[in-house]
Amino acid sequence: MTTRERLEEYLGAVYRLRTDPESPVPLSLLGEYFGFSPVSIHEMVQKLAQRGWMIYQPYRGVVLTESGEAVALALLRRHRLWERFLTDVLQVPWDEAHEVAGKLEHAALESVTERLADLLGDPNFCPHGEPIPPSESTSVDQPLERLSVGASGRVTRIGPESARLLREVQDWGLVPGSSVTCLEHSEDTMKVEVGSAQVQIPVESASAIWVEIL
Amino acid sequence: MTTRERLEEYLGAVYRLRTDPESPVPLSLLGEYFGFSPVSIHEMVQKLAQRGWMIYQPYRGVVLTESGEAVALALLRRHRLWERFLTDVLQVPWDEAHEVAGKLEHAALESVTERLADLLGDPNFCPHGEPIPPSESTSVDQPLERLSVGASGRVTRIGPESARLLREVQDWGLVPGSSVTCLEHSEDTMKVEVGSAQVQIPVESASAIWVEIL
DNA sequence: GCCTATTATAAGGTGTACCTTATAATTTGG
DNA sequence: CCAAATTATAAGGTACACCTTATAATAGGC
Repeated sequence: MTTRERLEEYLGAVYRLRTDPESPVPLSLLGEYFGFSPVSIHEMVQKLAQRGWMIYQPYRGVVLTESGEAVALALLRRHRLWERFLTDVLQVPWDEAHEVAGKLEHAALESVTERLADLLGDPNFCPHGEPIPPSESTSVDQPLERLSVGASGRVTRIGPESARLLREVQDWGLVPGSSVTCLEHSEDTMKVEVGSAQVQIPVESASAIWVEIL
Repeated sequence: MTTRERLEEYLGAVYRLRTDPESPVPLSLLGEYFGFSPVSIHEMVQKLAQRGWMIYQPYRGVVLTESGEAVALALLRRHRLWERFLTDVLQVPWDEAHEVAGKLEHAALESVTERLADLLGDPNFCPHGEPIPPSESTSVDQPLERLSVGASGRVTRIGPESARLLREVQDWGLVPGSSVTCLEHSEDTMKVEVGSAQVQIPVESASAIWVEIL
């Protein structure tokens, strides 16, 4: 699993484990879910919180932020769409479908998944009757990091801020309001076009630059 | 990417890069293909060779063994079937289809892919006209490691041998001719049923125990 | 309010696939 | 056949997500 996939899995887990969106999910629950040690869970939760996808309340647990929620919903949508495809079209048995969907959900981009939704007639429920979240076309801003190759966005804000990051953002011309297009996207870096310039920026920075996807 | 996926990628690369099955593919070519350093390629090739999937001829390159070939062909089949699905059914553009198929090919088990082949009417060519290898139902033996959960096989041979491994194989009752069923399969270990006994064996060992898949 | 159980955090370790730098072996071209 | 280019190998490093062990902080029950 790649780093991004792991992070997404954590968001998905929080989504599944929580009883209501307000009350925090204890880290111990996450530990049980994944079968990982408390220390590992703690480490990962720190990273997730740092990226602005969840808020960590010590001794309480974690709650998803608005954008963390959006990521989790998109993941869930992909998962359940693949589940439906596997059971309805390929006639793969239930349990196997769930397992395979767990891998497919990470493999296909948003655009592919939406075509899949079309094919399936935009279903509202997965094979087990659980709802499929709607496509997040009306969603709020997202980290620049999540821009897929060829996609464009408009910078909305920088956060969490750091002196270094704000300096970088100036240099790159990625100030709020500016438009940006993703040219390349690798594990830890992405090349984007800002105006007529091309800049290479680390994914770490890109996760703190928020864009409205156009 | 998981370890297994990486190994498969290397097999696929050798398959794609070679001009004919006999002449070795130079490591430098593999380095170019992946964009990795010669040292890294060398390391990985050693692992692949150790697992019996390719033969490494110093200063010449690598050639696939029979079982390495089988793995590469299966991978290629999965890749091209997904490509067809993406272009034919979901109407994803060519180049994007290739990219996405590169991820899907690792996500779906053999059984799912064969259902996909059914759906597509068992196509013989991928969207670019390249042939889709037939399903390897008539293939030779494979490492026990490749047995998916629930699948059974008959042990054909042990190789490459080591004193330790042969001792282990005796203990486990995994001598040639015996039947084995995969119960669980994690990253580095698998639980199998041999006769009425259940044993936990490291994947490293399972990669040197060859089975005919039943 | 204190004791216990839970939770947090610090410190250090593992395996994997990559990296660089440096040196040694082999092949190949003139 | 020898020098130059290629290829191999040794040594050590990085990032990542996990681990264990040990200690510190907090919460909750009595």
